Order: sequence, then C-alpha cells, then structure tokens
Amino acid sequence: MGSVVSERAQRPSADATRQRILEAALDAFADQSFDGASLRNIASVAGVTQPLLNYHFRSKADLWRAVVDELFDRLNVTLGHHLRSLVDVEDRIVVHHMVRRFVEFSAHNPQLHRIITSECRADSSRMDYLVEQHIRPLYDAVTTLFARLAVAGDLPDIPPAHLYYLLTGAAPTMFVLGPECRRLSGLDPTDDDVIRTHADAVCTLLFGATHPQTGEYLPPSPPLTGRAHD
Amino acid sequence: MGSVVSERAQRPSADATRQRILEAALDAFADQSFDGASLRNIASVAGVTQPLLNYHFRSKADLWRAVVDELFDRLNVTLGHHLRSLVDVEDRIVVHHMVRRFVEFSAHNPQLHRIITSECRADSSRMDYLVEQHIRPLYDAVTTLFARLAVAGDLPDIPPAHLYYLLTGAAPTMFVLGPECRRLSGLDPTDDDVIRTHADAVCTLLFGATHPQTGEYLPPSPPLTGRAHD
DNA sequence: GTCTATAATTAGATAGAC
DNA sequence: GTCTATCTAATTATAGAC
Repeated sequence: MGSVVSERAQRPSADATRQRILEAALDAFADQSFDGASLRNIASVAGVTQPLLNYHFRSKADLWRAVVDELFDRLNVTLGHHLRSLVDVEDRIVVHHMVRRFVEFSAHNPQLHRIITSECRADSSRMDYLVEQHIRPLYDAVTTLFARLAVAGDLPDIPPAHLYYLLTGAAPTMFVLGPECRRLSGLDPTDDDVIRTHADAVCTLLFGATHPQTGEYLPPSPPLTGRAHD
Repeated sequence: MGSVVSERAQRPSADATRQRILEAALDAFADQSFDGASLRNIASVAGVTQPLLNYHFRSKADLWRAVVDELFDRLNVTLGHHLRSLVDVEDRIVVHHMVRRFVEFSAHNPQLHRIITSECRADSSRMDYLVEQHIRPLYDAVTTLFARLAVAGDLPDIPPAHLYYLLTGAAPTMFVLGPECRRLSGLDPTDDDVIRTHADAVCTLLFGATHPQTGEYLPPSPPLTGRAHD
C-alpha cells in the first residue's frame, strides 16, 4: 500500500491537493472561460494559495490542459464502456444507447460543452489542442457510425456532419444553459426525471418513438409519434 | 439635412464612430467573452482610442448592454417580419418558416448564441439582463406556439421546454462552433448551401420531410424519410 | 509541498489638453 | 468628440523561507 507513489507527488497529501485543484479549475474554466477564471479564485476554492497552482501545474495554460484531459478521459470511458458492452449487436442499438449515455453525461458534466463552446469560437492554441487531441477522434467515430446507419435507413437522411452538430447541439444545451433553463421553464436540469425526459426527446427526434420511462429501444420502431394527420 | 442630430451625437462623425465601436465590441464579446474582451483591443479594431469607449458608453458593462440590445433587436425584426407576413396561415406553416429563418439568422449572427452561452452558464447580473430583458419574451412565445402544435399533432410529442432547448441547441451549434466545424468536417458554415442543408436538416428532425432545395413546406407532410424498415 | 512577499504586466476608468 | 497621460486594481508568475 505504501508503494503507491507517483512521480509528481512525493508527499501523501499532494495527490489529494492536485485533485482538489483540478476540480475547482474545471468549474472555473467552464463557468468563466479561460480568461475570466483566475488562479487566485481557483486556489481559494481548492483551499490552497495561488502559487501552489504554479507549483503543481507549470502555468495556467498547463492547468487548463490537465483539466481538459481528465474531462475527455471521463467521456471516453463512459462512451467506451457502453460500446464494449454492446459488441455483436446491431449498429442502431449501439447508437441508441450511445445517444442516451451522451445526454446523461452532458447533464452530469455540462462543463465539457461549456469549455468546448468557450474555446472553439475562434482559432487559438487551446482550440488546436481540443480539436486535434480530443474532439477529432470522437467526430470521426460518430460520423462513421452515422453514415452506416443512414444508409441502412435507421437515421434520417441527413449528412453525417450536420447530424453530428444537431446531436452535439440538441443533447447538452438544456444542461449547458442550466441556470437559464431553471429560470425560464422552472425545470431543474439536474433532476433525474428531467434528464430522462430530455434523453427520450433526443432519441425521439433522431430515431422515432422510444419507451418513455426506461428509454429501452423498441424494435421494430413504430412511426414517429405525433406525426399522424388523419 | 443638418437637423439630423441625436441627443448623444453632436458631431456628424459620432454616430458612425459609435456604430464601429458596437460592431467591434459585438465580435469581441462573442469571441472572447465579457472578461476576455479588452476595451483597448475593441477600440483598436474600431480605429479609436480606449478612453473614447468610456466616453460613448459609460462603462464596459454599459457597452455590453448596448451590444446585446442591438443584437436582439435584429433577431426580433427578423422573426417579427416573418410572423407578420404570415397572418391567417396555419400554425405549422408559421413555425416551419420561423425555424428556417432562425437557422439562417444563427448562421449569419453566431454572436447571438456565443454571448448567450457565455453569460447563461452561471448566475450574474448580465444573465439577469439577458433573460429578463430579451430571452423570456421569446421563450414564452415559442413554447406557447409549440404547445399548440404538439396538441395538433404537427410536432413530436415532446414537452415544449425540452423542444425549445432541442431547437436552440440543434439550430445554431454548427455555426457557433464554425471554426471547429471547418476543421473537423471541411464544410464552410458560412456557405449558403451548407446553411440551407442545415436548415433542411433541422426541419426534417422537427417536422419530417421538406423540399431539400427550397425548404418549402409540403402539406400534407409525408412520413419522416429514412424511417422505412420494409 | 506549501507558504509569504513581490515582480511584471495588463486591465478599466479618469483628468485634462485640443 | 477625440486624444495623451495616468491612476488604481487585478492578474500570472517567480523568489525564497519553512
């Protein structure tokens, strides 16, 4: 047990301190963007002093990269676990589950999309890092899957790139704008029922009807509810 | 001609200067958020010096409010014009046109959603202003229209609040993340064909099939394309 | 590993000349 | 109305004690 010592943390308290800093920095960068977040405030939330952030992470930019790496690691674990547990099933089942997990992840980690929309609005070195290091592999995997499903008739006839931005816009926006949503609608976007309803809604748009309570896939899927005109 | 003098601008050059400052500030606030945008840089882009911004607009916060007011005025004119030109037609025709105009406006004015997502992630006085002054009237109008259409079966059976966030997420994200989109997909989100394809895609998700070239509504609407399983 | 103290930079706002 | 010069405050990063 005493042999669990990383290169960075010689003292037992260091790893815990690092983690508290990372968590405070995640919320700060997500809520106030890179420039708006101050190291002093992050340090204060983490219960340490500002120079300690420069000690553990060389600079503000390096701290930001550490935050982003951990965030995408979590996303990839979430999506990857469900992908691996779904081998040998049809593409449309896989994508259905992935969309639900993506909505749930976005609800529990709105910081992901807050940071992406902060940094990907104009070219910058941080956008370089985000896109090439983390987003492109996901984009390639998702659009490849979408292209297969569109040919099979399991998705609307929409070009994969457009479908990607429809999904990555529709799924998380209610949670990214959580404080606004609460005021406008009275709904609590952290409530499990609200999250489930939103996942159902995204699946209804993309795939047609789903079981409203459990989100289970219902093959063969009936026509989109609410489309009857007779 | 010489009588066209506003209260604020005693000299003929003042109105033009004010407008150049507003345009530079719009892009700065949208691309770099409130804290990231500096008055010195905005002034430089507008071709003036920094203290002139404090002269025309009392403070950075007041400049931000002037930018936001003008932006929502443009949105309301765009949506309002199409609403007024569509009296005495069915709700589903009205909403179909509004969605297309909203996609087009979002493509040409991504700053709108960049500013909203900057400010509505955490409570602040600027979020207060945005929500109560500009967003709530739009939210109320849109969700009321959605509720009528859902009852009539012209929209998927999704609660209006959720449908609002699906639409305001799906429609503009491709343009809000324009620089990212260009890198990932190779598509130019300022290209008219790309914008039209995206408007078609949003309408396909919400309403089912549309005429892919013109975006004309096709009543009675056929089933959602790509749903056939036989 | 964590602190105090501080250097160096930059920001928004104001004073005053023209 | 627009400029130059400057004030005050806040920021990141570093130096050095413990």
